[in-house]
Amino acid sequence: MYRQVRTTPRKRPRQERSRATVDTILQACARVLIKHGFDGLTTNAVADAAGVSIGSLYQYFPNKEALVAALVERHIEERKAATFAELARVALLPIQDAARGVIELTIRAHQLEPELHRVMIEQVPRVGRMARLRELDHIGHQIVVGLLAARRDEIDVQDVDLAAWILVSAIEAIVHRAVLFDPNRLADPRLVDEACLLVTRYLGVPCSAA
Amino acid sequence: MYRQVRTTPRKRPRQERSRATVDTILQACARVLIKHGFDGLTTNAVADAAGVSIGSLYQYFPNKEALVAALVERHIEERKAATFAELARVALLPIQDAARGVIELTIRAHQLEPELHRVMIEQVPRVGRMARLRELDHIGHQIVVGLLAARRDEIDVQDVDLAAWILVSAIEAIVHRAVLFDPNRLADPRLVDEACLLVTRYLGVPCSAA
DNA sequence: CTAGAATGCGAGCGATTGCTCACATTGCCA
DNA sequence: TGGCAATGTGAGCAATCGCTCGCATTCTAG
Repeated sequence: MYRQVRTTPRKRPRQERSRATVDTILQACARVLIKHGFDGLTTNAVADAAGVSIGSLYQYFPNKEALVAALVERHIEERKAATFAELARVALLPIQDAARGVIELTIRAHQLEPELHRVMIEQVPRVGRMARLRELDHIGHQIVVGLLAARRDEIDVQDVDLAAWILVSAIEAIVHRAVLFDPNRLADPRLVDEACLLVTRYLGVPCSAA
Repeated sequence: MYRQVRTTPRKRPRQERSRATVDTILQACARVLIKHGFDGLTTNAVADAAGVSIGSLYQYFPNKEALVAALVERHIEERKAATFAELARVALLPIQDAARGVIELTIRAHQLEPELHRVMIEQVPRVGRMARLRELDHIGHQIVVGLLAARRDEIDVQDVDLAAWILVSAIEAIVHRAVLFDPNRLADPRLVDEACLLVTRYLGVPCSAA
């Protein structure tokens, strides 16, 4: 469907010097991406912004797609780590608190550099990283399945797998839309309350009518 | 942020002949878009596929963005009409049935030419039509507010506006993800059941535990 | 019938830009 | 200290592609 090109690194930096170069390039890439979008981003502009030569850039990234893909990949890894840590933390909390913890984490994750986040989300399909994003969702889904399964006696669900999928989809989307398109709604603390309510009522958690 | 160019039509077709040309061009544009994505789409390719000259294309579309924007606009209008019709239809049904109706409509809307739909969603921000899409969401949101407000006595919500926003976000996302990424989950009729359950339980509709 | 408007045509211009390559510099190790 | 590998440089090539413009064809109104 899309023209797919190699997006794996060309060569791995070995000395400290080159690792710094790669890092500088990626940071510059983020800045340029925010300012001009993927279309407005030129490899020459990134090299300029990073203060390195265009040749150096191509030492480590075989093409423009790979450059942006590296940025996306890094972002995915960061979110993955943060998400899993939080999911582990809330594993033993009461369901209400667990739900709130996950929701608030999701918000924080989205709020960190929202502009960069938005551009990257938009560009994910173009650099062939949609599969990686879905993988993230998939693992998150599995963990929620675990959380729910461990509390089957507290909740009222027929199919834990399906319920987890529904919840992950809904929460992700609510946070996503609030952060990207409705900042003022996000400022209202009742949004989180309502999202928690959605979760607890759907799960049939007893005292959730409060 | 992005380079924004004029995306309004260059001239309106007056004779039947040219209206057919415009239509042919848009159809070809859809085909090329599905096959090659926005990046792989060239105006020359669209003209070729449509069997018209590149010059004719530029008679009616000032640039590439406007061409794709016209397609997106048309798609938005179609969905708008269908959505409103359905929302009006279910306005008087019991809440469970109304929820199911809206969910099933959303699925049908997404399933119609899913490949084209996916590409257009991905390209919406790049042709400056994000605002139009959000407008669609906004109106949908308002209608759901109306639906909920008319049944305040049947449901248990504090803030109708907020509840409507939560529901629209969740349902849209669930359908979206199912259609685009999880076709096999979509094939399972329990998905719709669960989505309905999410709505009714969240709204505190009495006999929803069935 | 005819004039002028509407529509259709497509070679190719102009500008952009991804990327290469020949060469310079720096760091590591024996 | 010498030599090789790693790293850094940037002018400019090659290819793409959006778009124009001069002209041909078709339609319509009087």
